[in-house]
Amino acid sequence: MASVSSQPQFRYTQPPSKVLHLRNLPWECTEEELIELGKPFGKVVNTKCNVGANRNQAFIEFADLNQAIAMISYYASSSEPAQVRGKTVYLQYSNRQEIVNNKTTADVAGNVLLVTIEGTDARLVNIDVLHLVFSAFGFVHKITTFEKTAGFQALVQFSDTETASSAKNALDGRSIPRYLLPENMSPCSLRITYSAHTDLSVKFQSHRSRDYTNPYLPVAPSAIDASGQFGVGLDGKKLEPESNVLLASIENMQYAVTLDVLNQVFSAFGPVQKIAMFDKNGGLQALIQYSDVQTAVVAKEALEGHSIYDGGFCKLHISYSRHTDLSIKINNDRSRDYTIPNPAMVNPQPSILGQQPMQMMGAAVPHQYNGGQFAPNPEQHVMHHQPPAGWGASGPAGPQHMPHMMNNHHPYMPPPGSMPQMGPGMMQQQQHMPGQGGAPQHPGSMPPNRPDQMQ
DNA sequence: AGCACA
Repeated sequence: MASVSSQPQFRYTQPPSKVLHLRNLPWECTEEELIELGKPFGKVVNTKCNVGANRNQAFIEFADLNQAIAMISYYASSSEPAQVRGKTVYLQYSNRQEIVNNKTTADVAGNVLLVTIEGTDARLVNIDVLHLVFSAFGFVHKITTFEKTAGFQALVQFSDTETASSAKNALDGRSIPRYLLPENMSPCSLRITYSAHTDLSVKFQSHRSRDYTNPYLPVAPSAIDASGQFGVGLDGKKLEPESNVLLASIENMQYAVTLDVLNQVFSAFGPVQKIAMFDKNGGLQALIQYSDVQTAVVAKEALEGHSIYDGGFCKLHISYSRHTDLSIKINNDRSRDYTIPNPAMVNPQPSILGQQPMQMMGAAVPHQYNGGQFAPNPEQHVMHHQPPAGWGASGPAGPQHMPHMMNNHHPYMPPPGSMPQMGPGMMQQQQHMPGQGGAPQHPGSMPPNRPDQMQ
């Protein structure tokens, strides 16, 4: 009697099967490539790729056993090994007689990705980081995160299957770039499949779930403290209640910052209604009033931490004011109500205007406020719909997106001439990332995102 | 470089 109990896991000779087991495949291998590989020997009726922990194994099932034998026999005596994408592929008969294609939801493409974040510190990955990473491929509609037996997981919803696929292809198996994670965090890799979901239900904006299509969605009650005034941000930081009035303090004021300069900078995001400047704690502060909260939010997001002039001069720190309507008693060089037509100028533009740095002087803001540009959803305008070269795995057919990445600048930003360090400066940072421009399959390159959005 | 499936 042959031993039934101890079937060795691997044998030098497998009994023939219509199903062939392939290993050492590149992980990008597609079913099409498997079919190409088997076609010369017969009719491939089924395939399965991305098998195994490393996703580098596959199965090919032929219509007829003789076809499988032909393929094995050919490569057994061939001087040229079977290859996929230049990689030698090892073949043998499978120990199964047919491919069971559990075409699970994970295999059928959809617009929602199921992302498993792997690593000891996986659950420390901020939802904003995920947003940033996935935004590199298109507008992210919603993200939910949750804890499952598989670990820390997220569902990431894109507009369409194509965008989701490009993100999946580029990110699956890669690690979250280190610079997006706190320094002491261990690496986190992403495992991505498709979800059966098509539209996630997000009830609240919270540290666990976000709906980027709906800025009006309430912040989760759990994220609002007892005062009801301050929400808790995604990073756990306290948030001031949003306001249509911004409080800007200016540090490192190497150049005079005039009312007109502020007006110019802040008008790039929408009409400025009023500005009031004053000295506080030895520094200059200003209140800038917009007609609506949304515009103020966009302006704050775009400008916070940035400098008016190149070189870190006149760096802006912006918070929400408790004011909602400034009382401008008089129009002068420190306060202005732009809503009043033909204001009586008590002190028409002073001569200090002439001291403005060249950058600011030379740049008339070409697109001041383009009504619809900021509504309804600010997020989509900061998105870059092409993945950067480093993440892209689109293969030779796909266009290279590098130029796109280089010449876009933040749609919210005033033109580069007026705030030079804000557009180009960020791009430079991206260029310095390791892995950029390397082989597409290497992780670690930078999504076209703004690092300063992270916190 | 060695057999999958939520």
